[in-house]
Amino acid sequence: MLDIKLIRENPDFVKQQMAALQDAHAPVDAALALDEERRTLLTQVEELKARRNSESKRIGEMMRQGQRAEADQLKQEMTDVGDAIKTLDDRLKVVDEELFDAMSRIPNLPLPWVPVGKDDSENLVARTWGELPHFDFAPKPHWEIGEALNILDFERGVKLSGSRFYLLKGAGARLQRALIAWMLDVHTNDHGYSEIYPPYVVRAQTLFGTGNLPKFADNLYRDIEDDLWLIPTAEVPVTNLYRDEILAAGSLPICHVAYTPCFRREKMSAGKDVRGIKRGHQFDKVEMVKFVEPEQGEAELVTLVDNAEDIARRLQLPYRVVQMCTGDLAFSAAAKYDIELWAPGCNEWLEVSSCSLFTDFQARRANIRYRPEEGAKPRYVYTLNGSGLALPRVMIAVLESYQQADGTVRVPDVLRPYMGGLEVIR
RNA sequence: GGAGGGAUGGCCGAGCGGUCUAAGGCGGCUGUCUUGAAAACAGCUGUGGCAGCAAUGUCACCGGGGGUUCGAAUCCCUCUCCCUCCGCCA
Repeated sequence: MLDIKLIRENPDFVKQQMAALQDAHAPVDAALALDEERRTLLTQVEELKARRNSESKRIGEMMRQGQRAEADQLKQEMTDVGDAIKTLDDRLKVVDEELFDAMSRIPNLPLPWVPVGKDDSENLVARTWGELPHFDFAPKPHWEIGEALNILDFERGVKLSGSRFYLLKGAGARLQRALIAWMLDVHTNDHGYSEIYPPYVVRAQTLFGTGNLPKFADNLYRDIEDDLWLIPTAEVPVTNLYRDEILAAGSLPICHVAYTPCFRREKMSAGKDVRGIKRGHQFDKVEMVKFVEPEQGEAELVTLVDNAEDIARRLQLPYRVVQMCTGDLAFSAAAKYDIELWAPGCNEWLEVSSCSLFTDFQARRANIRYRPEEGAKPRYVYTLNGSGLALPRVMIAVLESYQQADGTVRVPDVLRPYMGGLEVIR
């Protein structure tokens, strides 16, 4: 959510930014009109309430002094005032809701240095790392490698749960578990994050805080009976940890890392990426979330991206960092970098992390504030998050990059201690 | 799942429709006294909206929402959460 004051004071600037974001539907003018009406109504209704407050006090005094007639007279007048207040309040409530709705549909503003572009074709590759591997045989896609090694089972996944579900077995399951434990250790030991184990099921209100509801309800799984929702990412519970709180002076930055499964219905992408484990309804992810002072936001984004890259570097997996242009920025992000691993079997770059700076956009919606100093007025924090990393696609990159001519897969050096010393999956 | 009891400011806690502008205490800040500190004494003490250059004014907030009333922390309805006991359970 943007600050309505910013829109009120710089409407043309905001509209120009919406154009850069390729968002033709952002209801900026509607928000301006509603804001105007809201303030007019507020002034009127508050005047009436001030009058009712003081006159009600007078009625109390009259009653005490036995001036029944005068009191009744004044009561009669106040009934009318009360009716007028009710009418204005009802209208104000509608306007408030409409304004909130309009504000909820206006995306975050990009930072000034974000490249302007119309869509993902104009994203910039900021840097690449590592050499693309050369094979003296035709590298296979991970689904062939996995099924041959009996570590991936698609058919039984479908039997149990339907399309887009699969099982990891034996060394495959252990490889994923090793990756999770190792990534968490790297982030907590070397990158300064503290680990969180959050609920995987949350209330609707929590999903509002991160903006997943109401707009993206179709992509969420839900238990109707208790109105609880399965999280689509750890970002949801972890960002909401401090919802409606004022963090004490000196407590920032707060850096959390959490491993969770993620659940997504993916109805909107039916038919896309059906092969392999690239896009399932259930997948695992290690997620980093930061709460920082506004002045530190951009520097923290740089380290966040580097923390995610570090995982790929330690796995010796070639990657590239892609900077989103304005036209491809996510709704809440002010700046965003994706990290993509090379998958030699699928012959494509796989997005394994998306690192975003949300400025105060999420904090405003989730009402997360902090005190710069003890006793100082609260300010909104800046939030950031990024995957560190998403498991299935790292699994793909590992299986495909470390495959050997005989169909076996070497275990990356850093994971061997987590695999009981196993060097080759055969 | 059953039965009961609760939710008030940073914390504890009073509050039986009108000086609630929320008592009192703790904590915190400022000042007096003191060489300094402690003690004592005095004053101050939350969040947000709107108007205003500002001083300031005004409204809202006693778990959330709705209602009754001229007037609600207080009465009514409803939801959420917490606690105690019973049942069930890894």
